[in-house]
Amino acid sequence: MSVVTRFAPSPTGFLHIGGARTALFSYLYAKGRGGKYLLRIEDTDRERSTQAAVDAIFEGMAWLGLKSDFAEIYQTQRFPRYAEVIAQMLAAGTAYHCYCSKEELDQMRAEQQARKERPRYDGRWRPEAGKTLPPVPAGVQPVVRFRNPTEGKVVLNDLIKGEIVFDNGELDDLIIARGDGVPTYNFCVVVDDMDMGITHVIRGDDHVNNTPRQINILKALGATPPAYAHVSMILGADGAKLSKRHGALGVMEYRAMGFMPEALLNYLVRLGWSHGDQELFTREEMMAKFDFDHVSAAPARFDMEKAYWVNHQYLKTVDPAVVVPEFDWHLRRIGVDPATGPALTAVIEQQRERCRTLVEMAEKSKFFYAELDGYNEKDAAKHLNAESAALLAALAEALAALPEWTAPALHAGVNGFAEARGLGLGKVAQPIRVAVAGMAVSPPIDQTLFLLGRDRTLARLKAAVAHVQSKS
RNA sequence: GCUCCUAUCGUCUAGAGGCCUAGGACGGAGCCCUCUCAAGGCUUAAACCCGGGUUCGAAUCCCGGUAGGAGCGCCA
Repeated sequence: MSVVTRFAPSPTGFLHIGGARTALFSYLYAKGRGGKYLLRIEDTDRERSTQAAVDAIFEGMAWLGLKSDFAEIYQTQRFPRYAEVIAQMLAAGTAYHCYCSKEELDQMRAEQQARKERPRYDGRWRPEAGKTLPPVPAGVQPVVRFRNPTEGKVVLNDLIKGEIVFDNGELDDLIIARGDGVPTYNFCVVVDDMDMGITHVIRGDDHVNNTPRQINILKALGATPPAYAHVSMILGADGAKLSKRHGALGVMEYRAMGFMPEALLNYLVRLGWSHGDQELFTREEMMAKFDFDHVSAAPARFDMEKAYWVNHQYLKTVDPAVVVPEFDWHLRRIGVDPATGPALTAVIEQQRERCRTLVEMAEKSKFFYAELDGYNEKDAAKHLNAESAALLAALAEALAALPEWTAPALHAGVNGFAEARGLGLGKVAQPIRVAVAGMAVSPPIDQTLFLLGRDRTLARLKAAVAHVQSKS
């Protein structure tokens, strides 16, 4: 049987990193087995669902490259189907109407909690042989409840957590349709997973306790339950739960921080999953090797340092052309027009060794494209003085005389210049850096000057000399 | 309160009873290399939650603690 998995977020907030990992696991598991993966928007809560959140989900998924094999599915478009199934269950006696008001239910819960009991529906409207139901109150729109078995156990063979046994006696009759007829989550999920032929339900482990109920509904519907894999959640660096007000970030914020999508995926897949000692995976390797045997059941903390490291490794080894679109995006973001300087691939090649993120790369490469907006104060104080200004003035002349503007020619030129004066290369290179880049950090000096170009280099050397003179 | 889950270096993890003097990676420390920053190379510190069993032998199996977490909605 071919594998079909799904990622089913509710559009009530942004797509956070835990959701992205769940989506990734679902995607990899299906794709690695020649199966299908689909995206389903669980928007039955009309109050809290927003279009902005839906957009954020699509945007995040697109950026990460986790493409659904089907058109997007919205639960709100499937109401007729849900109504049909509810009617069937009512007719079959596996569901029934309950006329309790919300107030009544609240009171029931409060009393149970006061008695230190687990809050649960007491079954007062549940039809039983020989039982007399209360009189139907006037003007109350009943909810529909699932008639959960009271005997026996539900055994869940979770792919990650192993066997989990639930006693049916612990479960109560959950509401599957509200008073206004709108079906509820646990019910919609079951119908959808059944209709869409989902073979593996991969989701956050906050759903473990819902699973026995869902299995019972599935069985009542005569369907075979899928396999389940409950993924533990991702914690913040301090071990606390990630939430909006505590460090949780939307997927697109990781883009803004300078991550490459593939690198983020690589970090995420290793968070909780392992394949021996391997740390770095291409997308194809992830697909081929991902499996639930090696997914940890314990929650994992998000370690930004390691995420940066993975990003750096990726930046260093991937074809620079792959980085270009993201790098372009980051440059424009800080007001740099990439058309005004050297080819991005060439810059990426020179910078990637020293940049963990694309934010860093953009910042450190800005000077290739935009005019200098002053010198770094510390660096200028250290490297730009009367002595080095004289050096720079002489060097400008020497470089202007070079027959060609290539990295090897510049290398020879600068080295020869230093040697002729009995100076170490550092004595010369550092002032040049500050003069042309505005700071004492840049790629090797020959590469820096080559990429900067002849005109800009000479102009900046002269400007630095003028700068020193103006200060004295 | 009840139900369920989890527990190896600071962090992510390897580990399926002897291969464990517990391995790798990030991060840390030190050294080397070096035109800056990096990168790279080498070295190093650092962990099996506690207590009982089972066994010739336990990080690995069982039980009990402890500590974290999730769930108990006409939310998803």
